[in-house]
Amino acid sequence: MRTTLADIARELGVSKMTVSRAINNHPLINADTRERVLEVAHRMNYQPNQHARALATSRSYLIGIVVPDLMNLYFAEVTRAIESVARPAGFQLLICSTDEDPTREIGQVDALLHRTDGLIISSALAPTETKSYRKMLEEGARIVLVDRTMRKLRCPAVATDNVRVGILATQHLISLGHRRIGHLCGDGSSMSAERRQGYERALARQKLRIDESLVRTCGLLESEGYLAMRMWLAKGDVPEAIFVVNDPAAIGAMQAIEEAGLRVGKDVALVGAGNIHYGDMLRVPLTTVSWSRSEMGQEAARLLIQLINGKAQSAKAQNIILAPELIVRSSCGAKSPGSAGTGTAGR
Amino acid sequence: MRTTLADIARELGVSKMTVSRAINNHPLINADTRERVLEVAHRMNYQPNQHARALATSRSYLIGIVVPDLMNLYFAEVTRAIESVARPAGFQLLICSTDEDPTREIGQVDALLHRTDGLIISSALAPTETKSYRKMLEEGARIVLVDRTMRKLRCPAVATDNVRVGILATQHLISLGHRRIGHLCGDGSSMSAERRQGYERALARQKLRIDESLVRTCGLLESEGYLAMRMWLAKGDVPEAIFVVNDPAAIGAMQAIEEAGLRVGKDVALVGAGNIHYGDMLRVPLTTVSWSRSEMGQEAARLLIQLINGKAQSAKAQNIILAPELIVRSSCGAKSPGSAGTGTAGR
DNA sequence: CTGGTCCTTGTTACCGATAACAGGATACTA
DNA sequence: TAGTATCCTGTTATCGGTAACAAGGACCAG
Repeated sequence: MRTTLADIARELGVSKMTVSRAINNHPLINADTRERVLEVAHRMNYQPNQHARALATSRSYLIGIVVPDLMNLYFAEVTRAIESVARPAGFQLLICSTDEDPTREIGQVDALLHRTDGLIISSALAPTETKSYRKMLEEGARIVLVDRTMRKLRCPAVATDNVRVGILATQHLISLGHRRIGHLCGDGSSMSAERRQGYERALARQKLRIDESLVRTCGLLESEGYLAMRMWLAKGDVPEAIFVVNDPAAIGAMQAIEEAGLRVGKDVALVGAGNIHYGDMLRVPLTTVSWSRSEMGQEAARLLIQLINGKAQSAKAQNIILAPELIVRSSCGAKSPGSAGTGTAGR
Repeated sequence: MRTTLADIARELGVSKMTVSRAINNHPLINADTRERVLEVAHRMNYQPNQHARALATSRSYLIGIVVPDLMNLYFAEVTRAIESVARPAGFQLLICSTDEDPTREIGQVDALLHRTDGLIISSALAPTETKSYRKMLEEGARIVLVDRTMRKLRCPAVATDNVRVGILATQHLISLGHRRIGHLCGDGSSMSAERRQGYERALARQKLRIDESLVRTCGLLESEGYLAMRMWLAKGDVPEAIFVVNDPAAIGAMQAIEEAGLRVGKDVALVGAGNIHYGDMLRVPLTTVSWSRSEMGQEAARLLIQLINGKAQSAKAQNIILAPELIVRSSCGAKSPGSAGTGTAGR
């Protein structure tokens, strides 16, 4: 059986409470006593029982993370950034992937909420589906949204300016001389809607007609981008330039285009979003819109830890928007600025 | 405050125990009573307190996963496979990344061991460093090793035949006519050592001289492969063909080779191992050795769940070896079998 | 009518920690 | 020397469940 507080107490002839205080560095304890206790605890290889501690204090020192897709390196980066803040603060991570499935997401969140101190969620839900989250928040759930936010929800959040992401990508394609510009749109998430909004706004600014038939819904997974593009190619009438909602879907689309015998960047210009790892090393390096994943994860972790520690923040400080920037590579047909792409050396 | 068993019991005028039995589908309970309890539990939105349950039963229904690098999609795939088995069995995953740091690994494992029902570990430790794990196993820790095993440890494990991985890769380079074949070797893990052994064995079979100066240690991360290759290039005397211990390091090496103005597959032939996602979509598609990541994860999860449930297995069944196979793409200089690489359609 | 079995429910104690309060010892002050 | 402040330690109850045992009632056989 594992060593418990009681074992150490017996060994030393003191009370459990004294041992507990020594272990937790409580101020009300004699320095000598603490030394003695710690020495014995170490000798007996004492490891506190986290479940008992959690039960008594209702603090688990666990942070739950719910992401739509762990195979998307974008989220792997965000997760790693969260970890870099959470671990030094004494938290461990409970990670779940929903595979972009809203039903699974609700289930996961429900299960995690009660065994963690708080959640960081990148939601696959439609922005209208705020009901369940609203209820949880009312009941005191500690949640921070990351990457995909829900405007109607009063909840701390870290994201990029997705409208601007759409504008940057589309504007770039326009500036390259393209006029017939398509969009592979994501699912029902707010992020997808905003990027589409950016796409339309960029077209409108240049007085280009918005053609509904040039917008097709694909989803956010690589496989979905592949399928959507394949169908589009089969139907014909594929535009000369396409802004794809995110990098994985863009890479899927790339695949479909190449399989159809067309050349990405020549026959079809592509721009993605997210700047995922490997995007610069692909057969055709992917032009994309980028923002900091590490900042995103770190800020989210900080916000959540503040929430957990009960340090209230001004509402403004609880909504962090990261600025996006365009990264030009060759999938858009622009001349690539260097042979090796952008900003990849030394990684 | 959250609903507890006691709340429901009070509401219904029964004892906590009856409620507990109803919730857990205990056989010793009247069907009507159970219905009534469940109805009220549902109405009051009861969610059992996992910490209390874990404390009372010493079962947490958590599985800990320790991987060396979450940015390596190889481990993301393994993790997803573990999840596909663990979730239906009622377990949630606590995931940690060690970034190939042995000290961090020990710390993580120590912390996880006591808050989970068991661990699945892909260790960054040297195969000689079995002391701490041996001790944990003696104390009854439930551990399954995955991908990187430690032969001297009597512990269930799932891995591939790493000697054969090295043989397949090196043999292929030999069969392409190369005679001066180098090896970028991993760190001190058993996996690295075995792949190197395979490399040497393949050379020996063809009566090729084993030249120590053609073997350089790099590590297992992409950044390490990049650095090692850059240093090798700076020193000069880079061989015409190199087997790199794994795909991320190979991709890093690729990067360095291209930056030096050389062509991968023409000036330097590369073979990696692991068949990571995107390997087929790179500027120069990566020749590699592959085995099933999903099988690996699923088997590991099954073994661990059996351990947790106390179902002893024969020692033989507890050591699963997956067969590796060569996947030829163009980084080795062989003519690629098709324009789109191998087995990527429809993903 | 008594005693035993079966089925269901309740009682008590405990898992391993912590919070809140009580109390003993020592030292300092008036 | 009594009073009180300070510092440290112990006692008791509690967190929310579950295991083990006790016990009440219905039913049946002898």
